[in-house]
Amino acid sequence: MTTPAQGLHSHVLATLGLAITAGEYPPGTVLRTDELAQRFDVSRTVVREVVRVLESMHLVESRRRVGVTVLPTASWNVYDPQVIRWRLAGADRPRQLRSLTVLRSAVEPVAAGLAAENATPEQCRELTEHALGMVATSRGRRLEEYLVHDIAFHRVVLNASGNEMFARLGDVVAEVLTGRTHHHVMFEDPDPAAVTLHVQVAEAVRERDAARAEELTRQIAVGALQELDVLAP
Amino acid sequence: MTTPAQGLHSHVLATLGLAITAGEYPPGTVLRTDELAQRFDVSRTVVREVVRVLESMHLVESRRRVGVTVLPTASWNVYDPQVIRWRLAGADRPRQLRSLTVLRSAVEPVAAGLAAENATPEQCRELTEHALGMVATSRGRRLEEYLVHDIAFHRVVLNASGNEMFARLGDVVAEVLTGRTHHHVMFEDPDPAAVTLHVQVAEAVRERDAARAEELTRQIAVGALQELDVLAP
DNA sequence: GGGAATTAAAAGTACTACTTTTACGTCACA
DNA sequence: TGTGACGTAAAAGTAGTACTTTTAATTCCC
Repeated sequence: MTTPAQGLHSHVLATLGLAITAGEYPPGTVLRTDELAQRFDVSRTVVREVVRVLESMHLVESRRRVGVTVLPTASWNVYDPQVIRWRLAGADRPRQLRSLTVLRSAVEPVAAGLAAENATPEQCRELTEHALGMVATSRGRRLEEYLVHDIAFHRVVLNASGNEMFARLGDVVAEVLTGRTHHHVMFEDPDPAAVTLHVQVAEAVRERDAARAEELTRQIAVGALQELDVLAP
Repeated sequence: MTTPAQGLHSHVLATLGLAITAGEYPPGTVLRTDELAQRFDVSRTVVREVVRVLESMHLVESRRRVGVTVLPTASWNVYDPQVIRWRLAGADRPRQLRSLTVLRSAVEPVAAGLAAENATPEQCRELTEHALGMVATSRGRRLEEYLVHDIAFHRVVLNASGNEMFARLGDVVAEVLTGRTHHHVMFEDPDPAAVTLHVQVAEAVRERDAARAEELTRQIAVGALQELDVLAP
């Protein structure tokens, strides 16, 4: 139904995970493993493995004599890329997009500052390359190409920061940018001001100007937030 | 050996997860499920469930005809609280503590700013209470009590920010503070300057002064980073 | 009416048999 | 000698069954 998937496990996991994160089962809902096995037409073995994974994401809790209980949103591992993807695919994408964008606005400026201090020449080169790529594709309905450069740019910044936790947010940023592009304004061209800012960040990093890189990235973030305010409830 | 644990699954998971995050199995190491079953003296069923969870954390990858391969650090879900706990318990605690503290320094100031805008009266009260608690326990070898207030304080700030992603970092902050306290300087009293700053943050939030709350929290973060620089390689 | 004993429901565990994928080695052919 | 088709076996994946353990809920006794 949702994903063909190779392997029963993946299929059941994707379906259940999506359903839970979409709020189809309100917190407190109790599922039984045999029931699930029957519903998905797989063995209890498969269901149990899926439940264990869901449990490790704190989406559900499994207790003897009770069953598998759906947990409230507050306990979910919302940093799990899988969970993020499910939620962005589901109903509360707007809320999720906003939370993540605020997170970005906190993290990316600091990451850019560190990148200015730690970026390798190679990373500087990549940064410039992608910034120019953004310029080149910022007009004429080339949003898909633009998106690729945008994602790559931010990923390089996060990696260049030298901080592992920042680096691992690359996937999150990618999901946010992709979701944003594929959701609203696919037809319009990106904000020219933002494009310029990216070029300037690349410059600042190349010139090892941490304060400037941080400030410019902060401006990008503010812009993204404002854009979201305009286009979302 | 590590945890008695209730349930074979938890035990095997804890042992294996800890071993992998500790680097006992270099990336590329291949484990076989039957072998693991034998080693832990449990059924393959249990091992498979554990592997599935480990796989969802991107610590390992399971492929047919090959086995269970340990993945490089770069692909681990480093935001998974479980993974964080394992890593903090292991060998590279210093590195980990630094990464997490940098993350905090990026996130918490922004969270504090938002908290000043969104905190409920109840949350303001709690904030003040814990800040005063920190003051009260900041002298006379009462580090354990101090820690409780410190953790609670930061948790309230993160929750009060109203941002879900920030809120979920409460556990991470708790782990960092706990690790920090239980590692170095158990015997010394906390930095008085930091204590004062916490009181002031509570004040700023209560007075809805977002800019001040943000700035003060930034100072706390800077202090924490400096402290780490002094006490760690 | 409250607390102890009983029951049964559901997850947890084990084991066994079978299927599916796929790395690797073999062999034929160019 | 190199290259591609092919076969084989190793390991994970799946299924099903039987049994154990925990524990919520009911019953029953005082």
